[in-house]
Amino acid sequence: MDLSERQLQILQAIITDYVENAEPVGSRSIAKKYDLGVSPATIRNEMSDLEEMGYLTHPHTSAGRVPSDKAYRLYVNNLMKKKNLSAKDKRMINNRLSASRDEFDRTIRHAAELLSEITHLASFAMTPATNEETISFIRLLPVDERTLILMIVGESGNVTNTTLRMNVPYTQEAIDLLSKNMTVSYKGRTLDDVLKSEIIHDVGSDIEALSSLRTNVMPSFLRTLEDMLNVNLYMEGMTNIFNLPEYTSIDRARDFMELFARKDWFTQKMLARDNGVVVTIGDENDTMKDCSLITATYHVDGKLVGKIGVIGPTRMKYDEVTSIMEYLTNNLSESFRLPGESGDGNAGDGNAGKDDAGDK
Amino acid sequence: MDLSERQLQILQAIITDYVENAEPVGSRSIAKKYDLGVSPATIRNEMSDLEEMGYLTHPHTSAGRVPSDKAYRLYVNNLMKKKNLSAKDKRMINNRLSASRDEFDRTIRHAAELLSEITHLASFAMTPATNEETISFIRLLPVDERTLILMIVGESGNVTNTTLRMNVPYTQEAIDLLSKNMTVSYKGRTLDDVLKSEIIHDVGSDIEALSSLRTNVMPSFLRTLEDMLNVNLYMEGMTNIFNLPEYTSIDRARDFMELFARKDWFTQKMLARDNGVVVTIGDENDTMKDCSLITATYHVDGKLVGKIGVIGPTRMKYDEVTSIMEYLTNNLSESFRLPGESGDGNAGDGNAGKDDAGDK
DNA sequence: ATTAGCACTCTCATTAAACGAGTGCTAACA
DNA sequence: TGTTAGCACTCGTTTAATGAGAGTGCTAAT
Repeated sequence: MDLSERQLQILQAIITDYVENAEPVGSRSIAKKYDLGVSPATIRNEMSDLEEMGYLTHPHTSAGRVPSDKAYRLYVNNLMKKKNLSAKDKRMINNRLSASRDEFDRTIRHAAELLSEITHLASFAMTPATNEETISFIRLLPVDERTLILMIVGESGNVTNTTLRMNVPYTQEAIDLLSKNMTVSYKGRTLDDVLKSEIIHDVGSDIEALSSLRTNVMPSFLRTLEDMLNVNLYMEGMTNIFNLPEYTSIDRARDFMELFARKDWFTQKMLARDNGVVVTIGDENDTMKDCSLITATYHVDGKLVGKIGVIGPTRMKYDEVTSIMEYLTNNLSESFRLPGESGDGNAGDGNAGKDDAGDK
Repeated sequence: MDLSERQLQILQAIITDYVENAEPVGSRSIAKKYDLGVSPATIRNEMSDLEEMGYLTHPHTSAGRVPSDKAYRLYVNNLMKKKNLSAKDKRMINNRLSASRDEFDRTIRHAAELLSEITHLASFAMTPATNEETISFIRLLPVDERTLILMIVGESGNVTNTTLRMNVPYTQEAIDLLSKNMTVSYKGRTLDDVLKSEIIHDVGSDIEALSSLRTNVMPSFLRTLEDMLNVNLYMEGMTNIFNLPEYTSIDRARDFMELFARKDWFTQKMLARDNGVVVTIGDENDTMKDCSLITATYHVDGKLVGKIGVIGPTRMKYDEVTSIMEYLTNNLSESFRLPGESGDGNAGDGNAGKDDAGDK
């Protein structure tokens, strides 16, 4: 039950027109604007068939046709062609990203900004998931007689720290020893692994002071590990959607905004998506069934994987958006590539990127 | 030109009614609901006078009266009485805050959540400004042969770090020396002070390796200081406003949401406000002229000052909201008080300041 | 000074009519 | 047999008119 060449042309025309104007498109305007060499009547017949096959819908009898999710899916899979970015957009992306190349999180945020500025849609970008991150070392640093800093450093330069206040004073020797001790225990293990394993039992009955210190530190250690696992999520251009005709109803707009108020939930959803450029359209989403969602992944040192994405109505310029995202993720991955060829990299909460000092 | 007792009663009644129902209130309903012992006609006369004095406005000839900003101001300054929180709200606040007492940023976020949940308005909370924070020490830690971590620790346990990648290898001696060196230079000085001072010149011509290392590190040091100055801003309940009748127009809603999209700008605005509970109503704000804004401050160790706030329409339960905020900030300040003389109970619980690495 | 009474104003909801875009069908045509 | 012109029909949208309702502002009586 394949579509004829002409049907594809008509479908494409309808999609193009509808994406542009957000209004049901009629046979007459198709015939006029797109030079298909057939009359409106013929187009009407084809449209009727396309509707029967589920590619078009009809808001009401005397309205034009609107593409269905199925039509967009066909378009994305088979019809659309890769777009070249305008020189202006390319320049903008290059400039903005290179300006902050050495500050990892800022670069990610800039990526989100760029995405929403260029697409005029809502966008997000998240730092890489660190499940696979392995611990490099653990360090305790004294602040004052009761306060110390717990610091966990990952192999890729990820750092997370917590300031903790002890209820009894500690000695420099004790914290040095505990630092070493913990580093030996956990070095090379992934965060996930450490978090899941039973930690309590390995409280060796070493020196008395050390054991008490360890008891104080352990809960914070676990929480700090959890912190380290959290990805940062940057959202931009949420208010762009107010300019779209599909969100002039306050209810739709509210629903949309509420999605993003639930940051943790949203983060989990996005992390669960496949790598690469992924498009989900309307009903294909389990929430946001009237939206389309496009995500793409960038790499850090070829290892860690972070996501960027765009959310908008199903009526969306899929060709442009996917092309932009592809360009952007390539650029990001390039930025985050290790300068040399050495194995490990640099990512996460701290700043990262290529040689920091090198580019002033 | 003082208001008579009766005029005050009527004004209060109008405010109460309008805040409740969001509809212009007429003389008849005032006479009915509030037992003032006078007829609608009398009330009408008084209303007319109140309008002339600028306390009421008239959407159109045949509509009831609406309180003006001036009326709300009078109400806030003279009329309203402190409200007692419900036991339920108190319990909620106590529970939620104590659950995370040892994680500073999370507590702040919880405060924002509580505020929006209880008031059903948009709220925010921000970590204390650290302009006055003084540097305790600076530390460089090795990750691998090209990567190291720069860490700045404030006297109050504030920590910020940056991962930096060097373009030439460093030696352990060099980074130890530089750490000490920098600590000596900057210890005890405020972040602001250090940032403003000319730093470059004090690159001593010490050992060759050290000088080169320092050259590499300095730019990151400054950026890290800037990071450290940034306050974290948590916003909650932005979508609550969609439920209010004043924001059923998409344009109003958009304007509202756009305010909060500009986080940096918003943060600056809020930091500039006075300490204590501050209410600004409608026109008293230079932006958001149709909103009221209530901010309050909490203390950390009696020193640092952070802000929380609520944003909503001028039609707002000022008495309740200010009471809630007072309760909440007292509770927060209490939470963040130094343990002082009593070591607190639980092992490991006792983190007073905690700071995520990464920018803002 | 207060109040009852009443005309007047303005908004909002309802209804009806005219409009127009676009379809679906039929019959003619190449 | 596929294509096209023609035309009746449908249905949402716009415009205008109407009436109800709420509330004021004024006047005159108390």
